[in-house]
Amino acid sequence: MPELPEVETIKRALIPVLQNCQVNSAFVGRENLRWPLPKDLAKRLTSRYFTHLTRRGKYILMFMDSDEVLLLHLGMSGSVRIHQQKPNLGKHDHFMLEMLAAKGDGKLSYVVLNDPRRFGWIDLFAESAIDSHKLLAKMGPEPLGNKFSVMHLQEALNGRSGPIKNALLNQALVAGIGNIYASEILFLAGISPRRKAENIAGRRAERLTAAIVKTLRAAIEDGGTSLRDHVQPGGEIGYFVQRLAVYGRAGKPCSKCSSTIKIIIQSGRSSFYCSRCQR
DNA sequence: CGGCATCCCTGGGAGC
DNA sequence: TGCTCCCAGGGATGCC
Repeated sequence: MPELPEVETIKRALIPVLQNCQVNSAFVGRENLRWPLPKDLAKRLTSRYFTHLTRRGKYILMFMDSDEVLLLHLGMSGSVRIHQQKPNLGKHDHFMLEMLAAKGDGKLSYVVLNDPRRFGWIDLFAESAIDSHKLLAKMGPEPLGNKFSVMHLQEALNGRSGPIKNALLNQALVAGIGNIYASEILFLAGISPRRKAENIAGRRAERLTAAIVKTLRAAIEDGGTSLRDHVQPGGEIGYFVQRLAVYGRAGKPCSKCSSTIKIIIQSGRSSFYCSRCQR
């Protein structure tokens, strides 16, 4: 489910509940999600404080006063909910933090991770190991960070004979883009998802760079895209779903030229596009 | 090295 | 209503 804008939305919602707050208790519902959960996870979290939260691609990093980092990836179906009262946990609620409010008034709130398909994962590791972390080390630049530029993108696409759609999904080239936003970005840039990545240069590369930034920013503003699973941690839906120009709109008219939106399968994943507006 | 198929898992919707 | 089939927002892995 969650791509960069959804993960950013979730991170922002978690900050008031976690940052500078102490873990009163932690609940771990199962031994593993995609991979085994860290050993003694609940024990290592209990009584600790979160110092700050960041996002990297589709990961949320929660830094702790123990100089460890709690890493969360939501996979396809993961979601996070915040409750003010102790919730009854459902079948797919695998992890919960019971947090003490920063104010010191003893008020508790609850952060619950739900993940039916269990493609998500959690890790807890020393902050000093962050740069060598297996899952983070290979990741490309943040598209909303200041290291991201036309020049970088051009370089990343250089020598790639596969379609641009696949390249956008490759987290080693640019971090955080998933299947929804890849289609939306290419529509905004006027580039066909089938175009060879290495054939994107000049004006097209400029348009693509701008489209990546613009699409992701707009989606964050709207709280992400709610299709099936995604809700913001407070339960609100993400309104970017109303702005989707091509994703999920096969057979419907293109908003720019009225020709019919097409769907094709690339490396086993759907791509939506307008063959008239995108070349 | 790049590109592609396969696999992990459950639930929702379409079609019969 | 119930069954089967297909599809889903991710990404590691292994093969060519």
